Amino acid sequence: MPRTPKADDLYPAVAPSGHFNPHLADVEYGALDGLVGYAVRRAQLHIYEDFVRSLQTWNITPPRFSAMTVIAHNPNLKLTELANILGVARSGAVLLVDTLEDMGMVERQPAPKDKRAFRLVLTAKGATTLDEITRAVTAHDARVTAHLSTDERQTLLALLNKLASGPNSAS
Amino acid sequence: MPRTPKADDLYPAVAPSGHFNPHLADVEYGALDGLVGYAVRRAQLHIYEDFVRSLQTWNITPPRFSAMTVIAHNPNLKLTELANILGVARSGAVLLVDTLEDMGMVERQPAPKDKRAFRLVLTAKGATTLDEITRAVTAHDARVTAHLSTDERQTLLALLNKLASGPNSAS
DNA sequence: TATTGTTATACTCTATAACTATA
DNA sequence: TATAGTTATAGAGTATAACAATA
Repeated sequence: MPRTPKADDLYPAVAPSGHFNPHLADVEYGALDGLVGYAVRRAQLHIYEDFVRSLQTWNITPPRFSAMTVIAHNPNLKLTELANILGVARSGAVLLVDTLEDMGMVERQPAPKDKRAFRLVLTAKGATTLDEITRAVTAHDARVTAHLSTDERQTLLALLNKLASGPNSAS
Repeated sequence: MPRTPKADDLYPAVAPSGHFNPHLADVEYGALDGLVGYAVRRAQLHIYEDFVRSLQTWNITPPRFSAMTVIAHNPNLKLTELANILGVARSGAVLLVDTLEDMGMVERQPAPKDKRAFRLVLTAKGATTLDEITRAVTAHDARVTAHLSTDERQTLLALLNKLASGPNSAS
């Protein structure tokens, strides 16, 4: 059981705190302007803001959405596997699943052959909600990239994936 | 004065926690694969890991590097201005400057006409160190993008900047 | 012995809000 | 009254480490 219930309030876990302009006129950014890393960070802040605003009705943050999506498409994951996929510590996955279970989205089912482990599955409500929020997230993603052309968006996606997958270019 | 000294230890403020593979085989990522937002997040995790590792000798995190760079290129900033540029709350800027002052990188100098305010400047040590870490950061950035061609890197940078600047395409 | 899930604990980051001293 | 900096406080997020049950 989680120490404190977190799913009850409707407020998002991250404060919006007004809009952040990533590049002000009259300000010199020096070496920052040439760094892919800083550009990625700027882009992330820009997108994250809109994500939280767009999903606050459901109290869904990016990690929660990722977890639900991964659980939906890879049923019967163990908690440790989920942690590895999401790149968080096991303890972090426990808290994430606690929250999603409190929200009625995910269930821990006993694993058939291993009495230590659980199989993670979406509830019916979780599946329905995931459909809704996937549409909301897709709309949000389209909105924050609306000023890019279709080609530009595709190119950006491909380059980001190539960047993140590192030197081992097999994705 | 800061409540707890943070600049003394050599450990980075963020735990590396091993390598995170953003895209495992045998795992279905569902809608996540088509989202620019998730691709940006993946890329950011990938880059952030290497940044912290590359700069741990100096105990410099991305926010600290950004702050030092902005202060260097825009001398005599007030604390509130720095906060606006970096997109953090004033109290966050205070803590950031506290840390950099503890490290001997930044100085608060009295503002000439306003007894409430300070002018932020780099110390001599700060300027020297910034040269070093700018080289280290540039090398780090080149390394994590080394598997992209020069053209791809330029395109990615341009698209990210366009993305982050939003519909108001004037940068 | 190793692994699964859990809990305890701590630390970073960042926000809001109240406070002070100036303006 | 408003602003600059500061401080107090709180909360999310995530890490490490120890633990019980099971393999």
